Amino acid sequence: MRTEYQFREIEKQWQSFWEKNETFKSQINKNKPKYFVLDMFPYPSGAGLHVGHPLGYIASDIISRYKRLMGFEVLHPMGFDSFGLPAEQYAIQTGQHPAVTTENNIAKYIEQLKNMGFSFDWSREVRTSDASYYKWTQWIFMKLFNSWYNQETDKAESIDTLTEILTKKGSVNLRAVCDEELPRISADEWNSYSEDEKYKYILGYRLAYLDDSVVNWCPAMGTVLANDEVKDGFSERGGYLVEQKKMRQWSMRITAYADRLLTGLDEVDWSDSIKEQQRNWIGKSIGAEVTFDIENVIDKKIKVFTTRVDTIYGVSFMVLAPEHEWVDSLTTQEQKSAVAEYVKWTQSRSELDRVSEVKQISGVFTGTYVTNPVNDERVPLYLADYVLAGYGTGAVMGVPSGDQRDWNFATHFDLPIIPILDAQKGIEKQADATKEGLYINSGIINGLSYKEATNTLISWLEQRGLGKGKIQYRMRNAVFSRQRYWGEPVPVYFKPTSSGELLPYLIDESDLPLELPKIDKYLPTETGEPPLGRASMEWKYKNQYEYEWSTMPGWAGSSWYWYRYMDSQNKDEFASKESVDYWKAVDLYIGGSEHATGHLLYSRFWNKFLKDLGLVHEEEFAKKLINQGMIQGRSNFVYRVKDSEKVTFVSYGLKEKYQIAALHVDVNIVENDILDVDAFKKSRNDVPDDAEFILEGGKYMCGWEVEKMSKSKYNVVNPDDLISKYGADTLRVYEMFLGPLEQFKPWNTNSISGSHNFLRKFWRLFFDENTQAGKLVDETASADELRVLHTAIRKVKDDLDRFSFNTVVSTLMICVNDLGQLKCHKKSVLRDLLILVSPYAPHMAEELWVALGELPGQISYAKFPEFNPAFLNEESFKYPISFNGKVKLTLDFSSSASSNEIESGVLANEQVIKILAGVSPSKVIVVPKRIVNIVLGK
RNA sequence: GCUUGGGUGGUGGAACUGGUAGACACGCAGGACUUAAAAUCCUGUGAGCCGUAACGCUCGUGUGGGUUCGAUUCCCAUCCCAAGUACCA
Repeated sequence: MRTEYQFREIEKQWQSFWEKNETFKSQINKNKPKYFVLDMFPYPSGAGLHVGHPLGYIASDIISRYKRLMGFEVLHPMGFDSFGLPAEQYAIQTGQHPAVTTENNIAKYIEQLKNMGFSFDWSREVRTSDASYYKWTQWIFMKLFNSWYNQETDKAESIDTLTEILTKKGSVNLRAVCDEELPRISADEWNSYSEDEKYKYILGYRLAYLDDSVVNWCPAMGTVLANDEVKDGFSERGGYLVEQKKMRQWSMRITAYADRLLTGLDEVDWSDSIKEQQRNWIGKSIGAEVTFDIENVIDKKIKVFTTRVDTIYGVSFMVLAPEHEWVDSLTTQEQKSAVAEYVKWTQSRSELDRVSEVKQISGVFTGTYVTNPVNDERVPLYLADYVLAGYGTGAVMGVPSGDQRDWNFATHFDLPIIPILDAQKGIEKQADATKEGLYINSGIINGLSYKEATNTLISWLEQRGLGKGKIQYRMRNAVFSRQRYWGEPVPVYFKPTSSGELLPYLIDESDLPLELPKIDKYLPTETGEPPLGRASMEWKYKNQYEYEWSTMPGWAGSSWYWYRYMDSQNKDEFASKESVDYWKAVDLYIGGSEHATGHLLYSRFWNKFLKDLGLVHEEEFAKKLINQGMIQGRSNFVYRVKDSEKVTFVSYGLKEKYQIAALHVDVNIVENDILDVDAFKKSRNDVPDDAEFILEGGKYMCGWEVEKMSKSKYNVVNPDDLISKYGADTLRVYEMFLGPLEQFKPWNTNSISGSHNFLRKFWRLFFDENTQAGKLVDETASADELRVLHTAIRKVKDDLDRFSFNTVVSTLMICVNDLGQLKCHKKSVLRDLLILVSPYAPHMAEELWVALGELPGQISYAKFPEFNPAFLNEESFKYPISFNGKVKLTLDFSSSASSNEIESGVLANEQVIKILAGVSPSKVIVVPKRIVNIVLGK
């Protein structure tokens, strides 16, 4: 047993103890309630972990350990989201197989994670790039391919139920989510179809489907990207230009779940900001679709979507997106050249121009008129790039009096601005989007209010087949193909129909997993096909059919991984029924907020799908989500004096007197903003030995600034360095002590000594630091000691229950300080306190646990001490006595004293009488166990 | 522009349903121990004022109002910072 706090040996020893004894292995235990604590698993990058990464893991580990102490069977696993771009790019450069890079990086991650003393059940580790894992990702894909969304039952169903319906009733009245251009057919038509025709028709209903869609194509990376991977027209990773391109791609019909994804947000305990981001992403708009006739055109009608159908009498123009497919056919002869020029101009503008350009009004008249269905007014048809082809119908009705963009457009092109509500004001200066007042100039809705008008119009339009109420979503179906190598192969092959058309078929389930083939290079083929095309000579299904060459996107493997943790070794199922029945879903999920509209949305989608299939229990996969705030870098600077003969640096506080240039300096040679001058000289070639340093108070003080943590700013702090200097326990305590978990904060190593001192102080309650003698005694605890202990027990429990990790540390510090004051070395007190400390400093806790004479390793499953209010000594309360809200003194009163007793007691007090100086108070307010306020005057 | 957070000492932060603002920690200053240093321990530390001192007074949670016996907390307005998002009809 150690009597000195040699943290490195202690930590190493217990880490291997835990590993050897599988201390944190969890299993289905029906005698205990379960608790599933999940971290967002990392992508194992080559750079390893920096000090910001473990923040969330520390928090989740503390909760895991706390829940074990509370008697829960805790599932706390870790794994790796190991398919991804960096490994592939490295492969392109070096030829090394991404699997090798990935393997190496994972090994490094595991070592770093184990070094932190996390209580992961490593036997459940998953890696999305392992065939044994992605077999089930592919399996879920197959389920999606074999399912359609029945809006009648509001869930996904097997394709079999669809064929049954088609055979009996056709699709005329079918309420299903499907391709928009898919024709409605009768049962007779369906039954007259050939097998190939039937198969092809059904492709339009599958939840995983092939489609020619406009996608975000990134030429630099040679792949398509999902909407959430594109930011302002550039790829999120790499920052390459992204363009719109029509391509045949796999997609996921996530829009089928739009409404459930929206309503489900109400039942999860996630931050408002994440929920709001998802709501905006889904972008539900309730409105109406209205059909406009086109003058002199019979075979086409223009549909618009509007959220303000009530403003339809104010329409003075109509606008089509320049990319709209009818642009050519709807342009008159006279306008042909003007329109062509405008379309060309909009196309020529790169995404960059579109984004950076100040909003300016542009557009062109097509020469064509449409007819407003409510009043048969002739309305000119324009093109303008403020209308987006990808949203709604790609056409908009222009109501200048009620919409600012329409107003701008109308003013620019000198189109009429028709007032429609008597409450609209100043519409000659700007649009007024009010819904107040009564309608004017508005035919059948004149004199009605907003609500009445909307309903009246929609039913009027519906009766005449001119429109209908409609709900529009901003969210698009999710493109699921990536033209990359390092991802899950799509378990699909292509077989020609009798007419020679290639249709996609699933491979046989028994052929799963469909493993990644070996290829010579990780680049697209010479003909521009995805890298997997390089394997096409020998890589064929049943030696004859071409496989799908694109792979799945990064989010595929991460959209269901929490289920695999439940039963990670299972070869026959994605997870056994028994394990899903027991663990059900995630109780606490901790991770960054950057996944708000990516991973977190897709995961909810897949989870709902799996629930529809009856494979899982919960509609939402994570009840509680905490987003840990990003840890920013804190850079240090030195100030070089310009134009000095010798190389000279001036300390921060004196820099104003000189012409200086600020230079980043490695934060690892700076402590409390004091520069280690010798280390600085050594670390830089451009600083000669005789360089001069102008000091203040004998020290060189550095300046500082908050920036992103990055190598180029010399502000990266490696957890391994801190662990070797202070120990993992100190680092864990310190990261939690830094502030609220969810807050963004700069990393600052300055005050880590405080956390280290706290642990050492705690250690000294057990051992004398100088003599190494044990201090523990068996005496019974005093009332004071019990009061101190139980104050801490209550606060630690309360704070952990509301995930207030930083205040727990303060509480523990106060408790240790107080027990130190009381010179308490009593085993019974320290044993309870040790359990409170153990989630934060598990290694030290194990070591001291043994010192108490307990069994090694048992503290992880000890019982969290029970709070006993009797020890809190609440017979009396110190009342602050305030005068008009200003506290002047405190007085002790018995806890059982009534308000009246307290009031008379206060007024009889000498000091109070003195302060009152003869003035009688107008009122005395006594708040039991809080405060007394004496009101003067008024 | 919109959405969601946030603004408290020299610094990180605390104050849970309105009830002693600044817990805890860093830093700083002073002291004890020591030949010395480290370590440890003790004291002080929001700003200003009065005074020899004890004591006491005033101001103070971005800013300006309001509600209240009482506001960091609730309401209105306004400024600033961060994140997300946008010609979404």
